[in-house]
Amino acid sequence: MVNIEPDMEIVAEASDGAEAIALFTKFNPDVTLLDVRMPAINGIEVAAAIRRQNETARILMLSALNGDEDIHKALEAGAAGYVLKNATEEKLIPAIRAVAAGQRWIPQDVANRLWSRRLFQELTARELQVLNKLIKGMANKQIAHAMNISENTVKGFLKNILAKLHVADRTEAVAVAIQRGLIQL
Amino acid sequence: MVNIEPDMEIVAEASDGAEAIALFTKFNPDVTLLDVRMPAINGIEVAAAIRRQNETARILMLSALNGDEDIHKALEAGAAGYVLKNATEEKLIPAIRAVAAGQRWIPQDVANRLWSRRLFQELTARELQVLNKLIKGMANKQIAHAMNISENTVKGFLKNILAKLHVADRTEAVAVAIQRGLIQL
DNA sequence: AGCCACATCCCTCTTTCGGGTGGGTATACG
DNA sequence: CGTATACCCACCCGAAAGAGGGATGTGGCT
Repeated sequence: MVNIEPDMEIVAEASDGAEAIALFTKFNPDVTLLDVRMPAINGIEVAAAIRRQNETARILMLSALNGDEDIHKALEAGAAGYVLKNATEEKLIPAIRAVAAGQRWIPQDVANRLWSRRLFQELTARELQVLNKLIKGMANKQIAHAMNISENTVKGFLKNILAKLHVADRTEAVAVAIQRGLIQL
Repeated sequence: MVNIEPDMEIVAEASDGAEAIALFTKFNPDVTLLDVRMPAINGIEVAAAIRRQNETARILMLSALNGDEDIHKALEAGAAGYVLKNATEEKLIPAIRAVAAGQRWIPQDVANRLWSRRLFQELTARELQVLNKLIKGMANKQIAHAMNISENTVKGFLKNILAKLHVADRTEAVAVAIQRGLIQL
């Protein structure tokens, strides 16, 4: 698809994160196309690693997921653009061009997702751990046991989670967390 | 991608379900490639409609989701094969060939998903409705009000849901339902 | 006609949830 | 040094959830 364009050329392809970083170092391409979800090292970490190596690297993120968490993390890691995988080729090529020209490329739908994020606060590490137990259907008592803390503490974290996600109960918290990409199924 | 193959040719492309059915009728292609998730009429209904028209139609389903519900529904609707969208082109072409030859094409990972399904019972229409309220974080009382039934009845349905999904509580039910593609977010 | 799945409702009982309010430590930032 | 934040714990309380039991009516299939 890309090679068809007269002014574009694929210089390398990687099948996992480590390879992507290595190939970037070797070829130093004008634009790096990364998939967010990859085995072992995910696209976000790869993007961060590449940017550490080269501050001016132009990275375009590609993802099937549209949860705001991934989008935010990708942009924070230094990606210049973010395109959803359901986009047709017509939408990908201009995105590559824009990123190559040093511009940002954030489609409207992606921008909307990001905007909806402004209301939310970040969850702390412990809160995320609790959230991950929540989606397994674990009761507070079980979570307390699994994390080696008291049930009261679990309740404390849960209260914070409910407040930060703006939801009424644990069930809704799980639904929202999955939708936003806060946790992986 | 397909047109590159010497023995393949794209005879038509549709951007929604209704168009897909119309174009199938017009061109009667050897193989029909369908995306499960489409606006208005989804791929599964399209597949069923096409098979009603032509019992021998060869349909290959393409989907980004790997929940067992979609897979099962697609195959039941008469699709001969099911390929996940994260598959590379190397995997798509042989799938098309297999389906064109009248064979079934179900990749290992898809087959695994289907196999894991054997343990579960189908949810009834009412149970699915309750499940859809559940993921919104609604309490039993609210669900009862929304469905115009008593809270006891809601509890009855909920009990069935928990049993059929093999989960301990409503929170886990939501997580499992989302994972399996039983409900759309 | 008999059976079965489904939907609907009722009751009791125990556990769990989630809100409220209080306190303690450690660490990091200015 | 004060302040903020994350982390940890405690007690109380009312509401909700979920497990247990059972009951009724309807419609479809045989």
